[in-house]
Formats: sequence, structure tokens, C-alpha cells
Amino acid sequence: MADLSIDVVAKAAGVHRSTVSRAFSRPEAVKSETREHILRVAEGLGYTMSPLAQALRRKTSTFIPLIVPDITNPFFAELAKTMTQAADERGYQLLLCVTNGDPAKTDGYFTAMQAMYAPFGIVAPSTKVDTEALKLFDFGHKVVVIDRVEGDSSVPTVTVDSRRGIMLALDHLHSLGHTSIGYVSGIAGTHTAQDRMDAYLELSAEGNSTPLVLDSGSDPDAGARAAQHYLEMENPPTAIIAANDMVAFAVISALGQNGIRVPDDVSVIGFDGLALGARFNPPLTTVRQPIDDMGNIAIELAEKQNLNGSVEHIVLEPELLMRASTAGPRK
Amino acid sequence: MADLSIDVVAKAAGVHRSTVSRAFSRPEAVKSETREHILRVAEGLGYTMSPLAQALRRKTSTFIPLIVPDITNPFFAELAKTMTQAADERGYQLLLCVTNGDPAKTDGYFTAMQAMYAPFGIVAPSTKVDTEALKLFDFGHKVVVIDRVEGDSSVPTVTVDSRRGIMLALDHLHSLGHTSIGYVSGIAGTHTAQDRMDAYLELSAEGNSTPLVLDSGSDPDAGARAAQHYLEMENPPTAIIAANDMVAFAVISALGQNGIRVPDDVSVIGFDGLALGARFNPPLTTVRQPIDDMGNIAIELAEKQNLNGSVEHIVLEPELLMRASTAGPRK
DNA sequence: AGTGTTATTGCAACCGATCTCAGCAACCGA
DNA sequence: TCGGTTGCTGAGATCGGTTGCAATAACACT
Repeated sequence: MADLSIDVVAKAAGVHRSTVSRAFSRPEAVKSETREHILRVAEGLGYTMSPLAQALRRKTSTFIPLIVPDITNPFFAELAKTMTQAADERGYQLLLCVTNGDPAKTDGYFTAMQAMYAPFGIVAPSTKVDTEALKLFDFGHKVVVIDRVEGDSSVPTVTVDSRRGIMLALDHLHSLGHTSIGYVSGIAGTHTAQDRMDAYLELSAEGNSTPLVLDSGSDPDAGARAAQHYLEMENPPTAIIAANDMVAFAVISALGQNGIRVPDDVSVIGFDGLALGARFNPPLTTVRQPIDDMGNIAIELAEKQNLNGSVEHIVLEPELLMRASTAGPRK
Repeated sequence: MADLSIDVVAKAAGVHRSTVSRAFSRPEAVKSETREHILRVAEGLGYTMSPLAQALRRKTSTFIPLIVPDITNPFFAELAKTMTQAADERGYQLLLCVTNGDPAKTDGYFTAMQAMYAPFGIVAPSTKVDTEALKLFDFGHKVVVIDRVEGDSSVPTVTVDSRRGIMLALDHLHSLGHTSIGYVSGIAGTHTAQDRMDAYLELSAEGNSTPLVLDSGSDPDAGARAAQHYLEMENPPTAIIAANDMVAFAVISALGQNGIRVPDDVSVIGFDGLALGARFNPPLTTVRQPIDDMGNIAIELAEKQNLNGSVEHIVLEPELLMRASTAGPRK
């Protein structure tokens, strides 16, 4: 358990340290016999290479930062989970960085990651500020953004088709017989939030129904305010689309506190497809983003970019997850 | 933006690299005049020290691993959030490690962290296996566990008083007039889960009421099964204590699916105090763990141990968070 | 046998810091 | 004025690997 350096192993195996190094990181450059011997010895000693020393010398590491604004938000938590998995299947080590929306912190993470020779980074939908910031770094062009990036197609991105998602929600609600459908917005500053809202507005217009935004705030209280707004209306909508599942939860909760039942009195549909939604009361009908795929794709995009400089923009298809928070309108 | 090593700064400032090094890490050892000059030059160049190189040479870093089984579980997410904050106030960088309950992964994280010269680590309630594993490492004695550790008081721990928490729940329910109180268990393998359950059993016995465990499973479906069990009883309890908030959510959801209302038909109280609970339907009454404090205390304990080898076991007081999922029993 | 490859391995410089030791100048008291 | 401190800075080894280059061995070919 003592200090196990490459030299110790080298001595034990009777070879030079460079051979040990090669046995590990460039197996084909060592006679297989020698290699196996070395590996066996190393194994016996319980030796593993120091990622620090490696990174320092190679000037590239396997640490990959995932920058999210708030890990407490289940969407990011789920993203983190699948990305951890995806990263480690590919031999990377994911470092979760939580900014709490503080741009200074984002900055700090970027420099730190640069210093740690991260081969690339992933930033999850955050404020526009963050995506701006990343251009200040060399690093900037080795970042995959899980969001849309405005006016800069040099950064690979993976997103889900917001318009299509809202369309799915709208169609579902229409098919249930709803004609008056309200909307509650989500996290401010995010492109996705903006896109979803825009989609709602446009699609409503195209369908000749007047859009009805119950709340366009972004704070945790948006749900409560939307519910309040709903209560005050003389002619409230029979269904509500929430920009994301968390908001949907909040709306249903607030409505419930005021005696309004979902889906009996009003239908509510979310957007995200959080696992949590299945255990909400009632289980939440929602538009699911393929979070698992996003993780894998993000890493693939980054690798591709690192390899041949190609920049891709992947747009994934959302799907409707029918659970129990929607039903036909109250007659 | 080019490669900025300490030598570059040294040359630019006209001093030797050791002086630059000292200017940063041992300010008092450098003439203030020189130091300021160096710092100014460094600043101008946009220089920051390489944490990698530092860690390699010093054999100690500021990376501190937080090992949790599942970041998707809001409890761990909240823990991660406060710990990130706490860590970084003290100049540490938290590395979130997610095991998904895989002991092999826990092991891997330990070795990795050892290799990265983490000064200590934090492991959050996980299976006993994990806490066993940590003894295999030197590292083992520089770990703080957020849970109780069986038969080994050499590891600092911080926990919340389970018995007291359950007592709070029981008292609250009693004061509301409930006499028949069921219980649903939580994550298996955790000491806390065990402790809560034991507390429930003991306290029920002491209060001369027969304990009624609706489900003692640990998987995500425990809630559903508990609800099922409830429905099948001819004389179901009028209130239910859930071992943790997530289970409470699941129970309420499953009950709701079967037309049982909370708190109208049955009261449900959770344990954890997740922020999410405030936006559940109905807002969840629960026993709150001071998660914020836990993060800070965990780090403090670790530092103390590192400093003078002292090992403390902190037990925090839980508190009742009254919201809307409990009410008097249906007459 | 002589020469040209090719496969393996050793050598030593290097990555970006830290830290012990030594050198040097200024300062102190007698 | 001299030995003894004290304060500050430079030298150079070191942390644990990587990698270009040189050396040697083994094998093929004319």
C-alpha cells in the first residue's frame, strides 16, 4: 500500500520504467511476453498509474467536466447520471460542476478544466451567459452544449426538437378534446425555454387559438403564480402545458392546494420525462426527452470534434409519455 | 493563452521559479515587494497554477470525492449541492462520484481518489459494503461517512438522529389523533434505513401499539407495493410514515391512482425534508434533516481529523416540517 | 558473410510545480 | 570589527509518468 510508482514496478519486473509505461499505454509496442510479465507484476503489487502524472506529461487527461446550473434539478441529475455512465464506458471520468447559475463559477470551472487538460467539456442548458463565456477559452471549441447556441455554429450541440415536443403536447391535448390550452414557462435564459415558449405561441397561432400564457417567470414560484392566475380567470383553460416537469409539479401542487384536481378539473402536461414524474400524484403525462441518448451523443460529438474537427448539431425527437395527468375536458 | 508555466512567469518577473512558487503558496516567505510584483505579472499574464502539477509534487490535492449511490435521488442531489458549496468555500473542489450501488465502482473511485491525492473523501449513506470497502484503503481513515458505521468508531460520521425523527413523526401523528400508524421502509442496506425502521418498531412497542409495516422492500416499487397492501387491508392504518420522502411520494402517488386521497383518506409523512416535497401534491409533511449543516460538518470533521487525528461522531437533530399531507384521521 | 530491416528496450529530457539546502546581504550586539 | 542571526532568493533534485532517439538483437536477403 506504500507509494507505488512506476519505478517500483519496473524494478520488480526487471525492466526500465519506459517499458512499463509502454506496457500500459501502448501495448503493441512491447513484446507480448514482456508485457504480460509486467502486467502480472503490476497486478500483484496492486499498481495503477497516476492519472495526475499522466495528464501532466501528456497534456491531456480523461477528466471531462459536465457543467450544470443546478444538480438539484432532477433533469440535470438524470443527465448527470447517464453521462457518468456514458463517460465511464469510454474511459473518461466525469467531473460534475455545479454553477448555481453563477457565471463567475462557470468561468472558474473552465479555467480549472483547462488546467486539468480536459480533452473537452459538456455544458448543459444554462443561461446564454455561460455559452458566451466558453468562447473565451481555447477550450471553447472543444465543448459540447446540450442546448441550442445562438449565432455560433462552431460549437457542437445536442438538443431535442422543442417545436415537435410542444406539437406532441398540443396534439395530445387536442385529441382529448381540449381547445383552450394555457402555458407556463420555464427556466429563464435558456434557449430551450425560449424555444418551447415560441413553439407554443406559434403553434397556437397556426391553430387559430389564442395563446394563453399563465406565467412566463422562471423562478421556482412560477408554478404557484400560474395557479393563482388560473384561479383568478373567469374562463380558465381546460389544459395546461408546462415548459418542464418541475413546473408542472409546482402547478399541480398549487392547484391542488386550492382544491383544483388534475386531471379531473384541468389537465396538465409537462416536458422532460423525468423518472420522478411516474411517482407524482397523479403520474405526470409529459413529453419525454431522450436524456440517455443525449449523454452518449454528447460525448460522441466531442470525440468526433477532437478527432477530425467536425461539428455536428444533433436534434433528437421527443416522444409523448402518456400517464395520468391529462384527460378529457370537464364537461 | 499559450502554455503558461511557472517558468514563464518567473522569467517575466525576473526571478527564479521557486520564488514564484513561494509567492503563491507561502506568501510570508517572500519579500512583500517582490511578491506583489510577481503577483502582478502573473495576473497580467493570466496565470494560474496547475493543480495537477501541484498535487503531484505535494502529494496532496484539493479534490475531494463525494461518493453517492445515486445522484438522481434528490436527497443526494441536495447533499451534493450543499457540499459543493461548502467545499468550495474552503478551497476544495468537490468531485461527485456516482456508484449506482456498484461496489466495484466504489472501489474504483477509492483507488482513483487515492491516486489523485485527495486529502479525504465523503461517502454518503450507501450499502454496508461500501463502508466496508473503505477500510482497505489508507485513505480509509480519512473518510467521513454520512451515515452510521457499524462496529468501527474510527471513522468520523455525521448523521441525523433517526429515533428522534421517527418520534417526531409519531408524535405529530398522535397529536392529530391517529392511533393506527403504518410504516413503509426505504433504501435497503443503509444503516439509516435500518435505524428508522428499528425506531418505528421500538417506539410503537413502547407506545403499546402494534407496528404495521406495509412494505419493507427497498426498490423503487416499494411505494406501490405498500399502497397495494394498504388497499387489501380490511382495517388499514389512518396514517403512514414513509422512511424517506421519495417513498412517501411513491406511496401517495400509488394511493392516488386507486382513489385514495391524502390527507383526506389517509395521512402520509415522509423523512428527509426534500425541497421537492414543498411542490408535491399535496405538499409533503416530513421530518427534515438539516442537509445543509451535514455538508459543512462533514468537511469540518474531515479537516479536524486530518489535523489532529480526532474522530467525532456528530448526530444532528431532525425537525418536523409541517405541510399538507397530514391531517386528523377520517372520522 | 555482409548489409539492411524491423522489433524491442533502455536512456534521458521533460511536464509544471514544490521544497530542502545553500548562498548572500543586511543587521545585532559586544 | 567579527561571529551569529535573520530574511530572502536561487539551485537543483524530485513527484510519477511519457516519448523521441539511440542501441541492440534478430531475422531476411543477396
